Amino acid sequence: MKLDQGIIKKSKWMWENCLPHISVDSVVFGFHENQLKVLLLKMNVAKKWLLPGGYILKNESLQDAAKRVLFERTGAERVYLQEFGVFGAINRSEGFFDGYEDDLWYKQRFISAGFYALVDYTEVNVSADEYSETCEWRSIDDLPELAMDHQLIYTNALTLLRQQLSYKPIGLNLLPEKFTLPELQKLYETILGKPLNRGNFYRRMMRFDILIKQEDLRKGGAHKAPYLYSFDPLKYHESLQGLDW
Amino acid sequence: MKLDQGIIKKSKWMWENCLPHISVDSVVFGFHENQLKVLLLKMNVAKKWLLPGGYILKNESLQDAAKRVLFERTGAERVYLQEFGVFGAINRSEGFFDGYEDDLWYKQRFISAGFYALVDYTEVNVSADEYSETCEWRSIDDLPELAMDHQLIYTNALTLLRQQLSYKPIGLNLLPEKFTLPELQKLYETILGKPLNRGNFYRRMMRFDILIKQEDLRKGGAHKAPYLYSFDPLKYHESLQGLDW
DNA sequence: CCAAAAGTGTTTAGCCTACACCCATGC
DNA sequence: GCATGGGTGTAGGCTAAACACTTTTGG
Repeated sequence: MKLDQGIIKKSKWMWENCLPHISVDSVVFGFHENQLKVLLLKMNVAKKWLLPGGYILKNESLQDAAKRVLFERTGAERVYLQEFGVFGAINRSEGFFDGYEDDLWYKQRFISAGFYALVDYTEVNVSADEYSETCEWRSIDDLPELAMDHQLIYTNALTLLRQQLSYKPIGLNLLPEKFTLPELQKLYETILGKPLNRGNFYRRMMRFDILIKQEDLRKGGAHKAPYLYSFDPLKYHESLQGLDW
Repeated sequence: MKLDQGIIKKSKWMWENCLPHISVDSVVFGFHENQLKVLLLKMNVAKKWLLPGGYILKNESLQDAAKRVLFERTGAERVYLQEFGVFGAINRSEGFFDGYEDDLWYKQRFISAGFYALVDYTEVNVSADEYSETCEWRSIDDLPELAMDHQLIYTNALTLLRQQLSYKPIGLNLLPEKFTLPELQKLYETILGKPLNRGNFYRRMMRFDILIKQEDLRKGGAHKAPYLYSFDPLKYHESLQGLDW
């Protein structure tokens, strides 16, 4: 393996500015063309797929670190971000960066906090960094194999997302500002992986009482133009608070 | 404040053997005399109450660290242990150990993984360590104020315990090997803080299908001797698996 | 007119609660 | 006999699922 001088230089910066042994990995969900997507990186050194992640600055909270890392990667600020588990097995990152010196930042043992994030696909401009040849959205129906324990992290995040769907409102961060009810229903169906009854779905959303019907319609379709809705941010967040902690 | 040479010596050992910046804090629940109890320490330096916690050895997984710390403190091995959240605010431990040098292990910034534990009260022998003047069970109805963010950690753990009670079997690790149905019901009532209907409780437990009726009875009471039960470990753990991750 | 969207009504099944009744048993 | 424990029956209420019917409307 050819050693990358850029990595070695960056390594020094990391040791000075970040907390050692702790990392953050995020499972970033987006919704586009009726598919649930996850943001993935392909490392240019190891040629393996990974979740986007990063490290914690010495004067930065864990939550802020997750937010910053996500912003650096996507430019998105209007995100839902929640910590959902710590991954602390000893051999998590075994075998990576084998050719490098032992004092390379990335060769440390890391304990990683897993975050799951919901972002508006249309608001995101993905950008690879110097270690990754690509950063791209992948449909969850067509995921490549993930390296290290990232497969596990991803699975846990998806499970949690599906669980939360049944008792929390989901959507504010996954959809553009205005959307139609059929679009919202498609989102739910995609996440759950099964069709939902339209009438019941309509009533359920109305019961949440978090939607505001807009004046305008989504024109241009072949048939009746559906109403546009937006979320009522206040009621939406109330609804998020009330349920669990 | 008088500086403690023992702490300074121990600090050196910590730097050599533990992962910096990462800690583990456990909310340890026990059940005794119809009260739900939590294990607390009172620090002899700061005279403040804290949850029992510890650090991660360099060649130890996070989960193992939590298990070890708990064992060192209680001697209990038959425990239920689950990570439930990371606490990573910047000023979590502000003000502690103010009189000491900045390179004191304990003065670092720590990001802490919160574990909640269920243990059999009768199996536990609590032991204070060199930093705590007492280590004792406190009823959750009579908790002292906890220092740092330990109040928050405790509250989150209790909330989770109450939630899990409704869809997971709870009890294997909180009760002695053999117990009666009224005792199990009391445990549930204590955790939830409200009385439950006996007949419905009976049916619910039977529906879980995780109890084994013993031959013998709990003799000695004033009235009819109740049956003793034990958990079927296989079915108990199946039941734990199936539901969420 | 057709197909999608919007809104509402109804039936059914399942579940949890509350309550009540039975029997057994130790003192 | 009386208080506790063990076990079962049942009526009411709530919710979710399934299905159906109506009206509106863009092209």
